[in-house]
Amino acid sequence: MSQHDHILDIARDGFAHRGIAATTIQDIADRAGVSKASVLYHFSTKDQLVDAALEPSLEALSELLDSLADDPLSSAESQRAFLERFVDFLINHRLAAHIVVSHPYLADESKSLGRATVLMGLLAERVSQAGLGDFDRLRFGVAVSGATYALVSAGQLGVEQMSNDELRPMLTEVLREMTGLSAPSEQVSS
Amino acid sequence: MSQHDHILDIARDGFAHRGIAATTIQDIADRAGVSKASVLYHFSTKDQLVDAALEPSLEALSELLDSLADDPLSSAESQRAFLERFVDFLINHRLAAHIVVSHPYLADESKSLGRATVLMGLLAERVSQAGLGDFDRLRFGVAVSGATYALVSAGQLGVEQMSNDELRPMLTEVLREMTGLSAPSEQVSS
DNA sequence: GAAAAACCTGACCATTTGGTCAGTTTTCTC
DNA sequence: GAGAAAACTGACCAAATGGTCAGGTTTTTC
Repeated sequence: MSQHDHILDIARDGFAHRGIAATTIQDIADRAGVSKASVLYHFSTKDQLVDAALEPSLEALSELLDSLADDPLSSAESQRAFLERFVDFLINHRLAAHIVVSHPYLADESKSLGRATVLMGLLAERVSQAGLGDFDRLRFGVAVSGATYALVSAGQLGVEQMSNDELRPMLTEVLREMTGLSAPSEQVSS
Repeated sequence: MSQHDHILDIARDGFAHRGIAATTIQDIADRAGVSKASVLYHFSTKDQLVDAALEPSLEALSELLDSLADDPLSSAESQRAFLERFVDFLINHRLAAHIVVSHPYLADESKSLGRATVLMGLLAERVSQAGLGDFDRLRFGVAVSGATYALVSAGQLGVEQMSNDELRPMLTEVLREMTGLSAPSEQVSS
């Protein structure tokens, strides 16, 4: 792996587990075994480091949204397919997802966090097909924040890290319940 | 309200919404309309400010735990009663609860956050009566983190702040589902 | 109304923060 | 192996951080 990506990984991990403010460039440099100036050679500011850490995940989320553009999620089958993709997204992009969820107050100070907030809003809208109301958005927020917390901080709960295959069914079930979508191989609700 | 408590309220709000690291003593002083030195007169260090902000909530949580000591939560009625008390705790102590949940990495650097982590662990143990396994602890963590997020950051989701009376039934339902407890006036599960 | 206690503050301090820069080393390219 | 590009670094900087302190004001107590 390139040094560039190595630094990025360490930064992302810090931002997710300790928060952006508490993760200093010096911390990242120390953990990566390079100087602070070297980190700033690859990423000219801390903001840009945050942007770079989130970028691939925002791209993936954006694609997920695009593929949903002309799908009203009205059939149980399309709901099932979407839920599967969304769970995969959360599992594969857990750190970025948690960074976004846990830093809502930075939405209008950071380019990428702002974009992330917009994307999450759009996604929540799509998911709450019928209602579109406050309650649905809220419920979606709870589900996603709880899920990213579980994915990132399981170790802090005195729980060993679970494998992706153990996590997937649990996540799917949680999101199914909380979003009102149909689960894979479950009956169609409503 | 005393200046002491006024500062405490502002600090708690900052810690919950922006995180402990991103909430500086200067910030708190500005919002309270006093000097930084004045904040440090009331609370000699930032750590002590965190402790003071969490203390009443830890006390309440501790009491909740004590009252649970010799109740195995085996009857639907006692589960119902516990859930009601716990939901009230989350609603009344939402900011402190969110501070605890969102700063797990400070558990062994802060007296009060350490104590909070222990208390939450004990509570999770009690709630996962049967299982006691990793999965139950994890599930409990998801439910609580999702709930505190909803209580604190509803505004960030593009949702107007809900009243306690609107929140209570939703929270109760979420926690009931995710902890396997019986809800008030619901059928007994298992 | 005097003494004591509580409260508040500006000036100051050491350390850490994000960031710059000139210069060195390493790696790639032909 | 020369030259260029990329990677890296220590020294440095201004600003912000948590915290101290000596002295001033307000409030309480008798």
